[in-house]
Amino acid sequence: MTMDYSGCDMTRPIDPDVRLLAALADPARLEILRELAGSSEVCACDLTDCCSLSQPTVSHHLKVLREAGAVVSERRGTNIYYRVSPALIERLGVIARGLVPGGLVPVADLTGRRPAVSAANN
Amino acid sequence: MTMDYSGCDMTRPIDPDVRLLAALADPARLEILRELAGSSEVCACDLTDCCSLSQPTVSHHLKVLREAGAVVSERRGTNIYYRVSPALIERLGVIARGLVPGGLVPVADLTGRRPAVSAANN
DNA sequence: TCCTTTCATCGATCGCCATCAATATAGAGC
DNA sequence: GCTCTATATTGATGGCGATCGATGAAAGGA
Repeated sequence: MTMDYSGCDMTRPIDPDVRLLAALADPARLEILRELAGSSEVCACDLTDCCSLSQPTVSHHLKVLREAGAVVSERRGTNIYYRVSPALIERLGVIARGLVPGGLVPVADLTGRRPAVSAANN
Repeated sequence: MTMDYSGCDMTRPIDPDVRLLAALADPARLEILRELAGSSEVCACDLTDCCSLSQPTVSHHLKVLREAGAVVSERRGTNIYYRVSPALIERLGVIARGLVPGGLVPVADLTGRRPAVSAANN
């Protein structure tokens, strides 16, 4: 694997959470991800016309998503099939839980159910 | 309020999800948010020395977080107190659920429990 | 009214990133 | 070997954003 760190700050080693969020924080990449979520597997060739972007640009975005751990890829013949990473949702959940106010707090929020919140601190 | 759209693409009106993710996708802002989550309310003056950044820079980051809907602020006297937006966690949950592979799928993933997944499509 | 404190805005700089056309690489088939 | 298709990489460009110092604006106290 041997990550490429050229042109990297090196003063701090790049928070993986920030890297993941940055990977999602682009309209093209978020659209690609949603396309991937729509059908469990999508060929890269079908993603090329997804955001009206050139093939190299889509390839670049896929690389960013892959290196951030947001998608996984598998080559079959000439084609490469992309899938949403099985770990993605859980990682987002961990990040979100880390932002729940009041230090450590139940968790149920993420499901939409309210945990009768926050008679906690102040 | 009258948002400032100068220097904005205007070809597409900025996906709020992308805007929120972009707000979180910065080491300083994520650290600020986690600081805010730690105690239910933090004065801006206490955030200045949080990331070893200048006061104008922190102020800028707080503005980005505010306009993305990630934090809310309240002025009391000379001080301005920031809190994690009550809607933040739910919005992240909605975004995450939209990325669950297999179209629409239970939801429980976000809590950490596995939903006995995906005898779904292919 | 001044002064001080707290925060926001301005203006400038610099680096990174999204994008593309062109080119390279990889695999399948002949 | 060659050729075609599918992806990746290269190199260049343009724009946006993170950062800072300096300045402005708001609130409270003398």
